[in-house]
Amino acid sequence: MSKAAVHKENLVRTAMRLFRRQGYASTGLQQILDESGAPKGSLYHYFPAGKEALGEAAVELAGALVRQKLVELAERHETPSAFARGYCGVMAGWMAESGFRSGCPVATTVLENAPQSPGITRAGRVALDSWIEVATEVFARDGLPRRKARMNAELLVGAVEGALLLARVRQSKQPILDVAKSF
Amino acid sequence: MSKAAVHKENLVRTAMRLFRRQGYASTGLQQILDESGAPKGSLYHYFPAGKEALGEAAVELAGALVRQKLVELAERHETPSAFARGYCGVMAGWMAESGFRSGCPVATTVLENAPQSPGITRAGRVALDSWIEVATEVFARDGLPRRKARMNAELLVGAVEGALLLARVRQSKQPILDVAKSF
DNA sequence: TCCCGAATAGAGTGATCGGTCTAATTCGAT
DNA sequence: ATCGAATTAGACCGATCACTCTATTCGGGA
Repeated sequence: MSKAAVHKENLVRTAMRLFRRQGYASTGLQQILDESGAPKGSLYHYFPAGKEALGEAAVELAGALVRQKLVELAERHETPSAFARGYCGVMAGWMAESGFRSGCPVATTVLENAPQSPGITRAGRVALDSWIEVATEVFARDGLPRRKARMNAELLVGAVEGALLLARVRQSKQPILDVAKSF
Repeated sequence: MSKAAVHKENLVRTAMRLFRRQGYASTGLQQILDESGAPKGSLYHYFPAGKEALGEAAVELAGALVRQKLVELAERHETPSAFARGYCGVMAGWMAESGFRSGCPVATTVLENAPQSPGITRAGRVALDSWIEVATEVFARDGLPRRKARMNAELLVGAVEGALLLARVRQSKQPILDVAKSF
């Protein structure tokens, strides 16, 4: 990989981390540049559309990372309830690790920009749908009809997103862990 | 009510509406002043702590409004599932009315500021807890033990919050309405 | 080695940010 | 009518915002 691509990747990773912790609008490009170590000239070279394109890439990356984790969990755990425990455990762990500062890598950026920014809206939809798709498979292979499996998957993913909000204000991972008990 | 108090109330209401639609950080004080019709001198008279205090007041107001609506629904609907249908119906209605632009009046502001801002974090916790409290009563009077009632209430509120995110990216109220089918 | 496009440096753009300050005005109680 | 406090007007602050632009440097294929 060329040195250039390293800078591009660092930009996206740093943006994702900062957007997650402090929101999209209140994260300045300068801070992203400083913390990523990427030169300023590169930002608009790789992302001519500017901050919005960076936000889109950050949401895409976050979506892919979470999806990858869910795929692993789906392989490791047979039953939906074990899968849900794994999912909630991972999210609760991330939340606690960050000192309850970093929530869902997708939610904040999406809530601040959907639907005004078509790119970020699309990236958020793709990300969430990809998570739901993985969860749907887990419910479906347990014997649930497709429709019901999908409903459960959406409820699970949605409930986890809501629990992340609750965990944030309560400074506790209990709300996230509790979600798993209903699946 | 004095003319002054009218300006203060307008400031909070306008802030709530704008924070909900476009986020906390990307809403400028100037825009809030313009749209509320309140004079700039008043803002720092009523909110010496500035934007953060305004955000706290906006979250408090939003929390109280939703809580009031939930109390009405709890009185009107006997069973938890009817209550859940009412809850989801109201939220889906608000979402659709706004053209899928305005989400939860609490979530966005909280995600952008918790836990950095103690005031907003506290206001968000109080708001969410008050909603959960109302829902818990509904489950409890249906015969569920207190602990189980509270778990269901947290799951319901959390799932609705997550569904609001899903609805936003999909431009559809279906995810919100679907939540009710599981309660 | 040469060369050309990709990548980088970094100053500079105007606009807007949240917040401060002082003086003028308005209001309610007496 | 008067007085003191509450409120308002609005200029002003430095900082930071996203973004642009040009000149320079760098790297890899011929």
